[in-house]
Amino acid sequence: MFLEIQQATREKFAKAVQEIFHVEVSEVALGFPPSPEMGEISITSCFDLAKQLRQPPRKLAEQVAARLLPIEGVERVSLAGAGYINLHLDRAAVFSKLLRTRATSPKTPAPTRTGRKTLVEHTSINPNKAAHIGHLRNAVLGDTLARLLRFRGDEVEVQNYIDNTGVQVADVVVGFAHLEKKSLADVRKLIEDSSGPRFDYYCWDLYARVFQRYEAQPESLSLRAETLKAIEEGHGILAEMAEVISTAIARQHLETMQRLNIEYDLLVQESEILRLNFWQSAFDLMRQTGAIQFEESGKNRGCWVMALGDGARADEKSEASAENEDVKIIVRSNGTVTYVGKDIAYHLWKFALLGRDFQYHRFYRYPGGREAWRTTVQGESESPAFGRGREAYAVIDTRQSYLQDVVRRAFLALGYTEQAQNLHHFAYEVVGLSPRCAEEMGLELDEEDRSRSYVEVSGRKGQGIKADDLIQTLIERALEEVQAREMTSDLEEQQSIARMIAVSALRYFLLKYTRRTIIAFDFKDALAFEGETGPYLQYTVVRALNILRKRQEAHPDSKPEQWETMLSRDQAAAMLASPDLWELTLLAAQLEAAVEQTIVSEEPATLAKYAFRLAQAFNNFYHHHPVLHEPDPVRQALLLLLVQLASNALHQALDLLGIQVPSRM
RNA sequence: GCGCCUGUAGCUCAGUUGGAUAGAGCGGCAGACUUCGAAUCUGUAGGUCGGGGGUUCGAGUCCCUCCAGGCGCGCCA
Repeated sequence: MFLEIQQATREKFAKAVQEIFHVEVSEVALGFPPSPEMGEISITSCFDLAKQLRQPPRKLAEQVAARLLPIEGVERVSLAGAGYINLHLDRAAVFSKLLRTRATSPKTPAPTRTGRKTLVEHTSINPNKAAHIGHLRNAVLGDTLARLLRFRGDEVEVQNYIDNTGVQVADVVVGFAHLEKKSLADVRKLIEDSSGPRFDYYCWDLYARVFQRYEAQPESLSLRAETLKAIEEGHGILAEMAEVISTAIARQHLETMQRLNIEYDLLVQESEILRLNFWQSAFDLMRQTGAIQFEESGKNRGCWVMALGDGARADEKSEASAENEDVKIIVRSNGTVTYVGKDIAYHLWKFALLGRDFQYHRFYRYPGGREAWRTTVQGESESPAFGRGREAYAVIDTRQSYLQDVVRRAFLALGYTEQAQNLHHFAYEVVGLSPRCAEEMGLELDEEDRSRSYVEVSGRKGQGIKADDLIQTLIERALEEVQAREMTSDLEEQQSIARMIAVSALRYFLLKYTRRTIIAFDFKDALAFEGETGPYLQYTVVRALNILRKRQEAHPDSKPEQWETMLSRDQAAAMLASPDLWELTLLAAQLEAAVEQTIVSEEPATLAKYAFRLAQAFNNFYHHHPVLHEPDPVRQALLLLLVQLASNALHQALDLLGIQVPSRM
């Protein structure tokens, strides 16, 4: 609702300026006045126009403001300061429009923008050991992004890249085959034996032991090289072992993420990128267009390299700068392709620019009915049409910004300018441990470490917090809280509520920080259920729904549709003049605007903050207005409708954050 | 050496892309439960937005410089 008014305002402003001054306005800058009494939307573009037209901004604002209305939902305009135009909304109109547009129960609408398919790649964990908190941040960010795009109307496909032929898998194979002298059958048994330790946890420790061996006996690194070669070539017992291990662990990662309400459409495996010769097509393209060059001499002799210069023509460069030209090796002198080369091929495939395609088979089935598919060489005949995106987001931590930029530059060098613009590196910072937390986990810190705001974890040393351990701890803590409140004696229901609360606490914790903020993980913060947390948001919706439920119980024949008919426009307007009632209405109306803002800024924390502000406004309202005890039936009707609007908006926002609402808490 | 990021209240962080009086949570202090269940709410204290210079009607936000910290720059993935 609010978003529509903003859009209409932009259009009317641009039109008015065009008619009066014959000037095109490309971007109309909107903001928010300091308080609702001064209006709900402000236009600041007159300051920019003033420069262009050499006239005082206030004078321009007067002329434009006179021509702005009518705008649906806007009652009047006012001028403020040196040249602000403020719009005052028609509160009763906004309220009643909102009642018609906001469905009674939150649902994600079906895709409406046909031909606009958006790919979201996230999670992409090496399939060689259990997932940790850093992986959770990636997955939660990516999943939330996918939900937001879907809400906007995009057709969204979620991909999870599985590097099943890489060095990290090879290291675990080295562990099983050489350190533990295990056979393939032994490994299979370890995977299938549910009475033993979890397989991904077992590999977590084994991986650390392999690195101890590498350090103690550097000559053992040759085992890694041999194993990696065997896996890449795809035959022999070591390759088979790698396949069995990576498949088992990929499946466990899907289970872990499922606990956090995260699902995937497709697992793209590096093995298929190799077996189906994706690189050959990418290589041909890049060679033909001159995006890569063969180095005849110098330190990179025998390699195919890509120039990373700023695009300046060769004849403009001095000899010295040509000498030190920044290049990235794409194909090594031994003919093998580097990591980034494979990534370029994968990304070309995402946009259907490669001229090759995968085959697929079903891999994992979710309770809701969705299926995750996996790439293969010989697949099932009736698989969905994967890939072929118009836009693609890749959720990858910020340390890989350089390599993601190489991929983007490769697109530009190939002439795919539009696709390069539609390629989004959704970069986020890592998750470390707070020094206190690190010491609790048994890490030894020196004085310097203790003074840092966070400590980096090392998978090679087996350090870090495993995702499922954290989830389990959260569920236990939540269960204590649930039981302390004695809301139900049914243990199964208690556990179900505790799970929802735990997931909510975790997801909100990972989403409330902006992407560029390094999260220093600490149990105290992550286990918090009060203040700016997921459980606070859930509790707010539960409170709202309790009011509606109790009302229903006391008046079984009273329907929400009747509430609206009890209320005249003037009565609604009079009551919405009250600042707290209006603030809540306004926030509820801003859901779509908050989503749009979140997508444009690529910052999920924006939506998290919006949800929190909405919850705060509702709790404030809750405290000041005892809805069920309201004696005036007309006033009560408005309050009830407001409870419904606010809880729907908040429920919807929580849905986008991947947070469920329990029936009680 | 080159490139990117960060520095805002005691702590952890927001700050709507240059707008009006810099906000929130936690922690501190003082209050509100026989209530639509307090996982809540109200009030209060707390700021040289790292330092300096600049751009302009206007700077936490843009530019320059310095200081402090982080990350990246491999024929690893």
